[in-house]
Amino acid sequence: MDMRGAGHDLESIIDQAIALLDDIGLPDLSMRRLAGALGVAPSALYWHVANKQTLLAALADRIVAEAAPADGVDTTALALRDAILAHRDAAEVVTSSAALGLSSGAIRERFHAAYTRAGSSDPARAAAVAEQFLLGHTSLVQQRIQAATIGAYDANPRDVDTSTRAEFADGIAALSML
Amino acid sequence: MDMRGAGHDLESIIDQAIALLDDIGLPDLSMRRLAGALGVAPSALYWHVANKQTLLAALADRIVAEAAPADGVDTTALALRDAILAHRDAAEVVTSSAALGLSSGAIRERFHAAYTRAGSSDPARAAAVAEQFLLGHTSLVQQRIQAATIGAYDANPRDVDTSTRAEFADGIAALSML
DNA sequence: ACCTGAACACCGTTCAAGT
DNA sequence: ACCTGAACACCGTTCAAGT
Repeated sequence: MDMRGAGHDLESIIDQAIALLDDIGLPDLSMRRLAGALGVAPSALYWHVANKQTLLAALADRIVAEAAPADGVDTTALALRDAILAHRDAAEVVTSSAALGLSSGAIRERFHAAYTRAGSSDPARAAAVAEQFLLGHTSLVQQRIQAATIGAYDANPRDVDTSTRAEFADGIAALSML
Repeated sequence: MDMRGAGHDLESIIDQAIALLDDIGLPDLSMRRLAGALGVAPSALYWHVANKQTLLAALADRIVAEAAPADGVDTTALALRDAILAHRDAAEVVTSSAALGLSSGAIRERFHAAYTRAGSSDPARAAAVAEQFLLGHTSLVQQRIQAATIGAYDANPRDVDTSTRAEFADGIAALSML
């Protein structure tokens, strides 16, 4: 009945890492803390993963993969926004991994497909621009949420999300013409 | 003639920190390394600065303040982009500090003024959107530059900048109508 | 006013050795 | 195949004590 140290594959490590991310946030998410939550020695993680950056890239891919499928540029953008805002500090995780070649590029692919369907004349460029706006937006929203939970900023952290959603939609509408 | 440990004010610490940032990058910029470069014990820094995050926010303000003045939305955006891309890992420094209440908000103020001059109907919202795009863009550009210097990506790191400048101008042009 | 020295509670990562 | 134990080379930060 003792399962400590047994049967951990990469997927279960990612599961636990995301759960821990939501609980304690990125600054406190250490390899040692994650190993502790898995009931394993820190060094055990390095059998499954090359290093911390690679692991974070895997988290980023999983988080982005959870975004609902969508057809239009605007609905794609909102789905990706929702997926990122669903996990604590996810914007920073995704941004840090995005252009290091470590993450899969799923964000750009989704935007590329949406812009192609919309008849864009340069879907690759449009997708790059949309990705940049999405990541900048979610980064600032999530930092405002965090500031609000500490009590530094707005009254209610729960509706920083909704109050910035319209702002985001405005930006995407402007960029939809690319 | 021995000046070690003497006469450091906050400004000279920021100077040295930015020089060190350009040399070794953000991941290696530790308080201990900075103290070493200043010829001082690590603990000495804490007389001048509350903590590392506060110091990084001061770096962000200094970097943004170096942007050339500009009137239009597009010229303002390009000036801010140039200022950020002028220092290694500056996008991450600025983004991390931006909405934590630690940085001064100079980016938003500059965009706000530019959009007001341009006759925007909601300059505050437009400025927020433009800031988000600027930060997302510079983050991805700088990570691509870094990836290129490691040799992972493009052939020439020096013109990742120029090749993405047109992309940026496209996005800003679309957002200029806000 | 400004700095040192020493300590506290941590990190990521490697690697021999175990089973 | 998968994990432990111990080590290496670091972190940010605090705080008494010095000058």
